[in-house]
Amino acid sequence: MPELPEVEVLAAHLRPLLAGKRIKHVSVLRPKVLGLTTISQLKEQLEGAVFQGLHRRGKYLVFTLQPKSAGRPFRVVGHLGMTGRMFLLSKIEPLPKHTAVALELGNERFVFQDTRYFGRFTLDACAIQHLGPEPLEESWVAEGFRSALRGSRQPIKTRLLDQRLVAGIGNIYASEALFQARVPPGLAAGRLTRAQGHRLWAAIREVLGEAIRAGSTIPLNFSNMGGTNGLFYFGSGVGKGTYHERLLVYDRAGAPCVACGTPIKRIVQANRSTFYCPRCQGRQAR
DNA sequence: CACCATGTTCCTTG
DNA sequence: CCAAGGAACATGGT
Repeated sequence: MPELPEVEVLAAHLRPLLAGKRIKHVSVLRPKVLGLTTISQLKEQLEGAVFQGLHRRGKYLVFTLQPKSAGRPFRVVGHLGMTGRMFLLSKIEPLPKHTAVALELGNERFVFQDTRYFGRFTLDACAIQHLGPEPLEESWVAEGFRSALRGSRQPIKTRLLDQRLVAGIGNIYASEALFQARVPPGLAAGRLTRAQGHRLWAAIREVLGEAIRAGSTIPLNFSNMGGTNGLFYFGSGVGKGTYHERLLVYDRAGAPCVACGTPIKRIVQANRSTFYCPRCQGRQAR
């Protein structure tokens, strides 16, 4: 499941598995995920290239590769969309349903699978150019966050999903951070008090950081699950219990608030579900 | 059949 | 021009 923490854990998992491996062959089963890149461009660049590094930027994965015939390293940008997964499979296993791209690496193959095909695997790095600051970097300070909110009449929950404000927050952690900060999701972004703004800033770091720690402690085993690994795929798979139990408000409409027992409410903002505690995150809540 | 789903982008409206 | 809202994308689960 792909918000910042899940992408971070995936990057850490894949990095050592890919480092130093040479791509023998590229199969594109769904050209749509290449975005502006053509199949021949991808094959030309990747076939013969060697994986060097991998890092995360917002919800994007950035692969660094060494070209086949010398030259400067180049990058491939990946995004999991809503349902994307990336893992290594033994070459004898069949490609899973909805495989978008597969890279032959010798005995194994790297698979990008994406049921809904909203994800990306592309040479076009344009998307990451417009991202806002990384919430877990030291340079992301409360003052900067609060000033970026100034003047906005958009609900704060909706504002948090704008990747230019802060990179990496998605629909789940937006609700979680607002709950932790005790900020009403419908409050206009520019109208948060100084204290609310500061609490939200701190809650974002806390919630994302905690999710990374939780994800990092769970053993990842992608190779023997037939491509149905669901560790971070919300609502299914091995990690479901663990994952869902960590969420205090998301997808818990009607359940008692862990802090006060009031039933959690679900509302719709900008066409997406928001979950919150009407008491803890109410107007007069402190 | 209806509605819901972790994300991004495009189009329309005000 | 800008901000905000809604729909589209594609597939599957309930």
